[in-house]
This record gives sequence, C-alpha cells and structure tokens, in this order.
Amino acid sequence: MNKIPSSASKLSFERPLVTVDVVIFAIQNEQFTVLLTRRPAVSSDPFPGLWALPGGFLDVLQDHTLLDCAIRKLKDKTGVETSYLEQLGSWGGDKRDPRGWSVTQAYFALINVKQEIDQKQVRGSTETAWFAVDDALRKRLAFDHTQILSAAIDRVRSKVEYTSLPAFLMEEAFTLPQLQRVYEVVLGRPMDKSAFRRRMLDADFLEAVGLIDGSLGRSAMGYRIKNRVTAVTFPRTFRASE
Amino acid sequence: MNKIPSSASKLSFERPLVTVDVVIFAIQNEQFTVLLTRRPAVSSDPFPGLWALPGGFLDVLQDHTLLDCAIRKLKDKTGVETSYLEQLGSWGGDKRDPRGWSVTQAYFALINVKQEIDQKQVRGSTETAWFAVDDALRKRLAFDHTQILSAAIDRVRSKVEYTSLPAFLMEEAFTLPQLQRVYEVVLGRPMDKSAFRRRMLDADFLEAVGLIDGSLGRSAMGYRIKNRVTAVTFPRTFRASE
DNA sequence: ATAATAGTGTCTCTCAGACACTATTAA
DNA sequence: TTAATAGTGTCTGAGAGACACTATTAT
Repeated sequence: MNKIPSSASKLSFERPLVTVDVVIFAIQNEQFTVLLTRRPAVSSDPFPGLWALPGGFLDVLQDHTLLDCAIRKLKDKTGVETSYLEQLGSWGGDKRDPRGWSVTQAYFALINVKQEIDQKQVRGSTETAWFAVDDALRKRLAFDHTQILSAAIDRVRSKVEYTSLPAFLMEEAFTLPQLQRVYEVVLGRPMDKSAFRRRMLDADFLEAVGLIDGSLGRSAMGYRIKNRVTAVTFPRTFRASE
Repeated sequence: MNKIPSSASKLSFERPLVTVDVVIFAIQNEQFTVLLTRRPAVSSDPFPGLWALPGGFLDVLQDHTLLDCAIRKLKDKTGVETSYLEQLGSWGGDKRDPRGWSVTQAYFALINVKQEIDQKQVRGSTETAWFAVDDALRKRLAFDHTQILSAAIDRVRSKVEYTSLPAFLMEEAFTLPQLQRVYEVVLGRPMDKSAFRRRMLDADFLEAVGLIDGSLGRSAMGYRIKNRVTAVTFPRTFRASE
C-alpha cells in the first residue's frame, strides 16, 4: 500500500470533525425510554449543561471501523456489550457544531436494561439518565440531537410495525404476552392478542424454552430468539386496515 | 458562539478523511443501470484505472451540509439538478482507503436519463459510463464500492416492493404500462397488470394529465407524480403470496 | 377485420382484526 | 369457586394474484 499522498492538494483539504452518536433505547417501567448524558457544565464547551445523546469523537487509533466506535460508546455508557445495533444515518454541516464543520454518524441500539446495565462498568463520571422518549423529545438537547432522536424514534416505530425488532428489548426468556406489551408500549396502541400470537409464531423466529411461572394466573411459554443478529420482517404491516 | 476550543486535546485528535459517494441509478434500454467513473490512471492514486462510484472529498468551504455535497457530486457527473436523493449509509474504517482512516457517506439517486443528461454540463474530464447493475456488481471496483453498490441495489429493490420509488426513474408524463415495465426491470420479474394498476391508482400519488399516443395500439393515460419529494408506501408488499 | 396495446371485472386465497371461547394457575 | 392470566377457534373483510374479458387505436 502506498501511504505517501501524491495528490497532496486533496489530502490537505481541511477535514471536518467526525463523531459517532448512539441512541440507546430500552423499556423501563412499561415505558419506551432513551438514555441521555449531560454535557459538561464548562462554559467553553458547546451546549454546556444540556442533555445530549451519548457519543463523541471517533478515535482513529482505537476504532477500526465506525461500528467499532459505536460499540465502544455503547459500552462506555452502559456496560452493555451485546445488543441490537443499527446505523441510523449521518448528519453533517458547517453549522451543527460551533467548533466547526462536523459530521456525526448516528446509530441506534436496543438493549434490555434488567440484566445488562451495571453502573460499575460505566466509565467516566458524566451524568446519564433514562427518559421516556416523548419527554426526551420535548427537551432542548445539544447540537441537532433532537432531530437525530426524532429520526431514531421514527425508524424504530416504523420498523416495529413490520419486524420483530422489539424482541431485542426483551430479557430472555420472555413470554408472548410480555412481548406484546412491549409492542404496545413502543407503538402506543393496544393490539389484538390472537392476531399478535399468530403473527409472531408464524414468523418462526422464536424458540420455546419451557414454561415460565407468573405471580398470578396461568403460566406462559417462555421463548428466546433463534437468531440474535437480524430482525425478521413480517409479510404485512400491523393494522393493514384503517 | 464560542469558536475558541477549550478542550483542545479533543479537537487536536487526528481527523479521518471524509468523502461522499453517490450511487446514481437510471433506466436505459429497458435495463436497470448505474453510473460509474474511472479512477485516474496515475499509479500514485489509490486504485488507479479501476471503476468506482462517483464521489470525492467533502469540501468544507463549498458544502454547507452533507446533502449539499451529494447534490454537487451528482451535478458534476450528470448535470442533473433535480432527482430523488436518499441517504444510504456510511462506511468507515482504517483499511478502506490506503491513504488513511476514511469515512464515506453514501447516497443514492434515481434520475431519468432521457431529459436530463447533458454531457456539456458535465464538469471535468473523468471517464464515466453506465452499466447494468448486475454487470457493475461483477466488476472489481475501487475501495469498498462493490459493497456500497450492493447495499444500494438491495435498498432500492426492497423499497420497490412496497413504495412508488420507480416513478422517480420516469420521464413525465408516463403511462401505467411504462411504469409497470420499470418495476419489472428493477425487480427482474413480471407483474400482473390488473393488480399493478389497482395498486398504483389506489395509492393516489399520480395525477392524470391526458392521453398519450403510443406508436401502436390504444393510447394510454399519461400521469405525473403529485408530490416529487417523497415516495408513497403501499399497504402491503408485492407478491405477499409465494 | 386484425393486431397490438390499454384498461376492467370477477373469482379466489391469504392473512389481519375482532371477539368469544377454553385452559391453567394461585388464593 | 373465583379472579387472573394464557392460549385457541372461527367469522369477516381487505386486498393481492390470476386471468378472462372489453376498449381503443393504426394499418
């Protein structure tokens, strides 16, 4: 590989700042929530004291790829190593960061909080907190993070209509009624039990792992995801009618 | 706005190279085609003489946003000013460009060649050519452009199953049989005329603009797109059966 | 009239919604 | 036995595929 630039004119172009932000979603107390971090209160930093999406500068020495960088940010803030992580998009311009032309690569992650979050694992001392997504949207966030968050919520809600994405928000093993509640929480509307069950089971992405006792009523079958890498696409959207 | 960096340590991080690439699709001779450009044959440049996607460095002085940059690249290569342009994704890593850590923001464009391409408008002297998408995929392309092209084709083909995207490949006014042919070319399979027409007309994104005479047979109604900004999503996928 | 193309009518099949029904558990 | 929850069966309606039918045009 020839590392010596010949067309030095091009390589000496001014380069924009490059960051990676991760929109981290989870279900908490039957609510669809997102993790935010507070910007340092140092007034010389941009947007001091405001809430922002977790993220930061790409480190060309540490990160081999963009995805590596997103995984690192996720781990730093939550201790979570494994989750569903998908590229959301890029936002770049000369106005979005007062420090200069900047591009951010946004990812979104779906994690299950119960088993994974371990505050001792979380690096750094930045303040972080979970917010219901609609509350987070109403806040004034740093940079163009409201726009990015809004795009992430739209993406997730629209995919939830026709994919098995919400399963990645569940702690395994989970039951179909639990999964249905998560679909309902994310979409904000009730669903028919019978149609829901038929759809999930017909899609053939779940594996039964034995009965789970609830505190009340009949025990339910527990399931786990057959393949944790990708979500399954259903043949139709929910609520094709109306 | 405070332009003086306080946390200078962060801003002095080494910054990656940032480029924008555009996958430009069109229909030519009843084929689904993509535009490629040839890398300069100078051996000091990476991938000399290979075919590549049109694109290049972001110019922080000229481009106000990423989209601006994509629009500029599209115009430089084709002279096209208006078309459907959608963000495809980002590819970044320390290995993809021999000159160092680089990130590319990929977009895809759907244009209609007939009315728009004007070679006199095309800037620069780089060689460009249109290839059937499957031929382009089989070539050895520069960088990771085969991967990017493949993602673009997948994205378009999958969206064509449930959106009005192909309408953006048409010169207005067009007829429903012409539009159907484009769907068939992109998807590579025949479709039923009656179901196709019902679907397009029910989706209510077309506006009749009067009969168009073909050379042979009955004249067909001409249509144009009501709203050229976004594609319409159909309630179901084509070929729900099978 | 014929060939060629545009456009319609109608049957069937699949699958989602609605909703009433049965099954299992703990108190 | 009752309350609470899990899970099933069956009807209906919407919409896509299949395909035969009619309509309009140039020769």
